[in-house]
Amino acid sequence: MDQLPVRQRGQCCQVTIELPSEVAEQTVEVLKALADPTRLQIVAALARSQQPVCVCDLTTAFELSQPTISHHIGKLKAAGLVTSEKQGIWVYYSLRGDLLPAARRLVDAATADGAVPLASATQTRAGVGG
Amino acid sequence: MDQLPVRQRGQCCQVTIELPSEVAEQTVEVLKALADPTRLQIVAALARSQQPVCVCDLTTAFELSQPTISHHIGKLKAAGLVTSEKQGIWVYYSLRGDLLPAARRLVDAATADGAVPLASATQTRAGVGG
DNA sequence: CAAATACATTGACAAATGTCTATGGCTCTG
DNA sequence: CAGAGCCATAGACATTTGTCAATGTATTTG
Repeated sequence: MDQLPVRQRGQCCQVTIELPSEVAEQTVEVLKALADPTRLQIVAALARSQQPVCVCDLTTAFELSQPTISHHIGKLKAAGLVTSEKQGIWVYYSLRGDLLPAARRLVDAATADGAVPLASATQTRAGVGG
Repeated sequence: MDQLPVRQRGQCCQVTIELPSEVAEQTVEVLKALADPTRLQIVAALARSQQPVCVCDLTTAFELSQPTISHHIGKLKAAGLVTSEKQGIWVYYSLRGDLLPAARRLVDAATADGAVPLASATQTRAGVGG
């Protein structure tokens, strides 16, 4: 960190691209699915809940329109994070139990709550009330 | 998973929002920073590299214009994931060493390569060569 | 000071995204 | 079968995002 590389003007080093593009694409797919407050909360709720959850529950919880919730769940489903189970007029959603370890780790890391806030306490922010 | 909740028509259960909105916002900020192939590769490269990396290296590695790389790095910096160190005409970037555990876990999970691919081997895909 | 190099910033633009309203499909109840 | 409830889909629209060309700033070299 303190030892900076020695450089010459007009010449750059080689940086190796670490992740196979296929792996990167797949990872980005999951990250994008999680990178929305509503979807992150949905995933967190599904991860916590022992019982599957239907769309109407989420609609009331998030104060968003039903199509919007459906849209979000559709994205989570497309990313392979959730699975659905229809019963009568309800469709119950739950976190996929057969998530591959890499995806599972991402979900765990993204929904881990009590552990530690992301922002350090030293970074005081004014006006976060809503 | 097999025991679906009992419901009445016209009445929904309560789904508790798990994450404090502030935590969710912060997490989403990091997720969005990682949810781009180029930025994910940059972070992976920085995580692997012992030596700080300058913009020109990344520009040559990703075949993107220099302003685009600067733009991506700016996002990573805004998300608090990378830090910069200027020396002469070069600006060296590295992964922040003081990442909070939650952010660190996200970065680790997103850049973990060799471990396991996200897609199971059963999902064969045609035409991934590039 | 003038030229060259590395990086940041600005402005522009197409594509993707999040949201809503309106509508359609499916299932249960009378 | 008709109505009602739950969910998905389609279309519209404003915002965000990723990218580039052009330009500005800072630093080294001559």
